[in-house]
Amino acid sequence: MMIYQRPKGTRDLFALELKRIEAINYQARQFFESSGYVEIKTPTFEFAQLFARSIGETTDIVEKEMYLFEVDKRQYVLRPEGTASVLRAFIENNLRVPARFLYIGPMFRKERPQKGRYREFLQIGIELLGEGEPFYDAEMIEQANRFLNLIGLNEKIIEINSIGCPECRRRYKEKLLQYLKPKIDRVCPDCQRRFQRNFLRIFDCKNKTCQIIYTDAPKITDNLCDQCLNHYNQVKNFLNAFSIEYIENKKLVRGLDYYTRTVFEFKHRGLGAQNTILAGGRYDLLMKELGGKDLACLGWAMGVERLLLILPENLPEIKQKKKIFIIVIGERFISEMVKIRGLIQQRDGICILGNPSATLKSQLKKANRIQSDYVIIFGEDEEKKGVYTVRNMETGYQESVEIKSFADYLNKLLQ
RNA sequence: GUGAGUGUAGCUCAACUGGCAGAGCAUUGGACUGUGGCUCCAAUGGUUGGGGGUUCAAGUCCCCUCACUCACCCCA
Repeated sequence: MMIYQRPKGTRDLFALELKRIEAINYQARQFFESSGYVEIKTPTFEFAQLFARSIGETTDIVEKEMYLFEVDKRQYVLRPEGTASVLRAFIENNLRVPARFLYIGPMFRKERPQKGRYREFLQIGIELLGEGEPFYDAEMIEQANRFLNLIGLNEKIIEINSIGCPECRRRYKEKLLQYLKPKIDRVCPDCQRRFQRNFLRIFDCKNKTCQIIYTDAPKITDNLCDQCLNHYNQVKNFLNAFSIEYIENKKLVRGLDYYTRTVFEFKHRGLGAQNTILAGGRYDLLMKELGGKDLACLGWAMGVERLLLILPENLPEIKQKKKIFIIVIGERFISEMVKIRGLIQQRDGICILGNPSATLKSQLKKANRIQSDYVIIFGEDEEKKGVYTVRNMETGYQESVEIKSFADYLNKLLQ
């Protein structure tokens, strides 16, 4: 029956939903620009190799979730995340540190859609390049927390962890292996696969028996090298200094390979299975990995759709414009109609024209159906008296306004 | 990629063990010729997602397929 339909996991956005997205984006710009971040717009597609290199060849994103396409024998991909592009742009344009970037835009991952998860989805993220001190880990989290409070999201759970550096992880992996060896038959097949590919992610498993086994397993957090441990402890101290309430989750890990040391997630109840609204961490090795200088960096991203699922429907920033319907009776009044419309549009009102050949009744009916706030009527009677008739469609109150004082009248009406 | 649930008019949903496809809302017209909403009357609207099978007979039972939703995987 339906010939054309949108691709799975994409959405058509209309009136209120678009307004809500715009409201969030606007707030993000205001807030983060006031904290020294500058907006950056990178392309929505990049060379595929950029993400393979940064996110990790063996991650699910790179292995099966990328929208790949080839043009002129070159491999491209619709970006699955924002960080790699920002670093690429920073390196390519030879910018200076420390640098703070804000990005806003769509990302693409070929996953099965679910509540709060789409194939084309919107992210707002910030990146702080060239700051390695633990103070900035805490500041990033504090910024995220304050922004979410600002847009009305007070109930949230902040979880943090440290996944150390490659050196910590190498030693820890051996220790974990010792513990798991005798039990490896009892964990689920997914976990056996995970252990081979990205062993930290076994802790993400939701299988009951797996979780019981992992509860007593050694944790990366308890096996950090001195520097990483010191860094982590300082992050926690600074978070306390910022009065941020957080939970240490020793099982918290990340799905992207480039993270080091601090990782964190902001979660919310009542979002269903996809309950993470914001996530990020430190990625001190990525800049060098992508061919830049050896600079410590950190950042996070939040999912706009997930935010909108839990925020109230009418965000305070959305102001409704007045909708005014113009009725003239007879085609000879079209020039008058155009004049009125110009006055309304100059004053930022919404103006919709009725069909001049139709009856007053049918035009009013249409004005009502599209939920006009006011109707302006001009016909023979008004022409004789030199007035416009203005009808309030909610109350039904109607008044005559002198044509020469109409502009002033509109100023008040649309203020 | 795996599993479960759902698909009937533009929308929200009915139709007992297989037996004439229905209601409310919306739309259009009229009651009502420069005054919308309310009320009343009437009309329009369907390949029951698509294909195949069983049956005298399928919206209903069986198989396949497509779409949506939720969950797994994974992630914002």
